[in-house]
Amino acid sequence: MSESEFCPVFERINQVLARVGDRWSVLLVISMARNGASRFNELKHRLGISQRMLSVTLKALERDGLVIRTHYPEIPPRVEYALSEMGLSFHSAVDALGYWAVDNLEAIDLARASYDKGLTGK
Amino acid sequence: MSESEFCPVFERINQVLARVGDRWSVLLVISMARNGASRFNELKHRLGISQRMLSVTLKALERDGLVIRTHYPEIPPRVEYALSEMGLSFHSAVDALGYWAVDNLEAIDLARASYDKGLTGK
DNA sequence: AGCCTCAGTTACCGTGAAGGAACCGCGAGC
DNA sequence: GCTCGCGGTTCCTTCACGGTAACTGAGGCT
Repeated sequence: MSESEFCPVFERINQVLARVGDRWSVLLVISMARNGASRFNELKHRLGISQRMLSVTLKALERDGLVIRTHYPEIPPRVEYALSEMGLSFHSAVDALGYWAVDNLEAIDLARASYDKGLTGK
Repeated sequence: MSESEFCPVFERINQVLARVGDRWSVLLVISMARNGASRFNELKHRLGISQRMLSVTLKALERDGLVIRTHYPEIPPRVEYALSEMGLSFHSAVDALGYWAVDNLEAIDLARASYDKGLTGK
């Protein structure tokens, strides 16, 4: 129904999150920021992402101006992906999330365990 | 296949994002951070989310220890959802993303438009 | 008695996104 | 001539996300 009309802020955040807020985009940006320009298969193996999703996600990120694709017409073909200016700024926002994730995974697991324990006798 | 074993950091980030990285969780956290403790229907109308998704998402967030559910055994029943300590810290990470989103939505649209223009004759 | 509110839960169903696998071109090497 | 590696694309299948709608339950209003 999308009656968030009366809350336009959420609508906008929603829009952007729908674009660059998915798991793979975030991971790709983090990965490229940490490892610099990367090749296709390098990313693929680093993240454990399927070719298809990698291809799709990279194209979307390139389209949105977050990554820059450089194709070297060599044999065998080599393609490098790097973060653009905007990609880097996105990374600074996203990195906080990455660190938070690493810092809090354990706490989340604990919270889950204790929550589930409280329901075992359900 | 998940061969990200040799990159455990990404695996962990991945895990956390898979848990709390979905659109509704993020929006709920932002909403609760801005409006404080909120009631069920309040959130529902604010975000334009269906009861089911709201219920499911809130339960997941509660399970992960990000929100605290307080049930007042009144008539009519009143339930308030508030961010926990961890929820607040998650919010600070996510908020950066939100601000980036608002700031860069336009730039993304521009990048998209020019990218698409370059392919029109495809 | 019947219906309303609030806060859900459950059943059902459609859509679309994610993954697997096969194929493509291109040259190198066996 | 066949196959391999790289960087994809295409097709197919599956499954989980998300929405609708109906039911619950305890009490209050009329």
